Amino acid sequence: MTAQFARPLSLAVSTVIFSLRRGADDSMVLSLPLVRRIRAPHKGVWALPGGPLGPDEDLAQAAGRNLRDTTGLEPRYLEQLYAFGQPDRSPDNRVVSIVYWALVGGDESATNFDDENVQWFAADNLPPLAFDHGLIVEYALWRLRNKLEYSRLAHGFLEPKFTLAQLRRVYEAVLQRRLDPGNFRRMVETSGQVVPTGEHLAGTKHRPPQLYRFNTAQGLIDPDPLTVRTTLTQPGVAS
Amino acid sequence: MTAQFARPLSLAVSTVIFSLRRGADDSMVLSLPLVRRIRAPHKGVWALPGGPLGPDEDLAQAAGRNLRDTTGLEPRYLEQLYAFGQPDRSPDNRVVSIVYWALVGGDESATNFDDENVQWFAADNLPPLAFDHGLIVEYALWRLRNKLEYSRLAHGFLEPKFTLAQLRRVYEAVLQRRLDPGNFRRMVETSGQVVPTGEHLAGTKHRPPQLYRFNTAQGLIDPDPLTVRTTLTQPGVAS
DNA sequence: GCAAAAGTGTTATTCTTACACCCATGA
DNA sequence: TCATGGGTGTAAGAATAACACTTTTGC
Repeated sequence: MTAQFARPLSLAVSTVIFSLRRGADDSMVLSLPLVRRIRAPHKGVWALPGGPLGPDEDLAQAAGRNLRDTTGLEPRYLEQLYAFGQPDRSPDNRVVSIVYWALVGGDESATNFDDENVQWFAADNLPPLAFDHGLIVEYALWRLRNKLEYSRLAHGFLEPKFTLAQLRRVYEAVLQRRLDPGNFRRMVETSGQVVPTGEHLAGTKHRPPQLYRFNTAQGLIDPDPLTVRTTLTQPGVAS
Repeated sequence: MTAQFARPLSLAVSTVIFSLRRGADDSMVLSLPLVRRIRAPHKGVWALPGGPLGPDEDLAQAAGRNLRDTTGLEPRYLEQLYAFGQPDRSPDNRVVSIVYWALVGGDESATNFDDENVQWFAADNLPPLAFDHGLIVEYALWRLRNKLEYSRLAHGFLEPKFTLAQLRRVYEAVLQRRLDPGNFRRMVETSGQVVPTGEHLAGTKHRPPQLYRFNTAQGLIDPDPLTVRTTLTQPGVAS
């Protein structure tokens, strides 16, 4: 069962990290951090953060650790995306990459990185990427948009307390289309995934909006069997 | 980047294979083939078919090859399920398994296997499984049921020409609930995924039903970016 | 004719969507 | 008072679901 060949096979874990960052005109921009490769192949080209799997590490742990190490950020959500294993995806070695995707809060991603080889990019304006990472990001974006619509994934982008307009802007930035405020309010209220706190946000130059929080009592709607297990064993991650 | 540890890491590719087999009372039973392990660990226990990744093999190719080798069956559909990598999922070595799931036609699965260590089991009545394969099958079942509802996955179970009642029975067997024949007909007709051939099935002791075929002109509804690529490069698999 | 499944029609209900309009605040 | 977004109401249209009914065959 052990894989041993002339061409050595290595296993890597990479992560597509998403955040909503404040744009020039105060809009929200879906962004992700990339690292510049400092060695061949594809030296100098931007790529997804990634690294090897530790000897006693779970795959998700490896993704989380690598995320923290290279970006200094803490994931609010972490989910496996796909395993990529085309024989020719790396020119030299045979590399199978198990790719995760993650969400981090907008505040944590506000500052830039110390390392000039790590940088934020807008999701709709990426540089050319190394290996098959362009396809990987494309797939991660598709998954993010799909999953947002039938799960309460958006809390990964927000603070514990938020207004419904903030939540709506998360949806609009990710899905890249305007949503009717009234209908959005009803949609999210009837879903039961959100609870009003009674508090109101002051200081706006209009009617003070109510603050909401996510309903921790209610789980996901129709969670898959893997999510059920992981949330029971390690709450907080992979909700 | 190469993973080299005291405890050797091996990469395996396994597959959950689904088929609809004829049950005792002529009903359709969702079934899957399992192989009995002939060595430790878990010697004698039933497990998913699987094996190592070949040096120049794509992950999906490895899954398909292994499927043909151990069961003699040809996959009609093949999709990656998940990568499992818990450090303790195998008692001895560290094994990361990239698991695929597949559909094979009911006719191909009609006969039993020559090898007594390969056997069909009903999906809702499985024996205890080795490693974490029980969880894997549970997840594969969840994916199959979910995906059936928004894709034309059912053709993996059927012949090129079929009646709408046969198609409905596929749905009923997989989803494990009765569907209204009239509503089902309209649902599937308006979806445009199916085309009437004009031919009729004779020999029934009631009104002869029309034969349909799947609409090859129309692609999947909202296919993910990976599926788009694979269907363009190798049509037939992973539709 | 009778049974059985094919195939069609009809209606109630729920979900979605568009959009009008009132409310509460700062300037 | 006005501008601005918060928040509510409403009604048309689409999708869903339950079920009655007609059609065409074999026996």
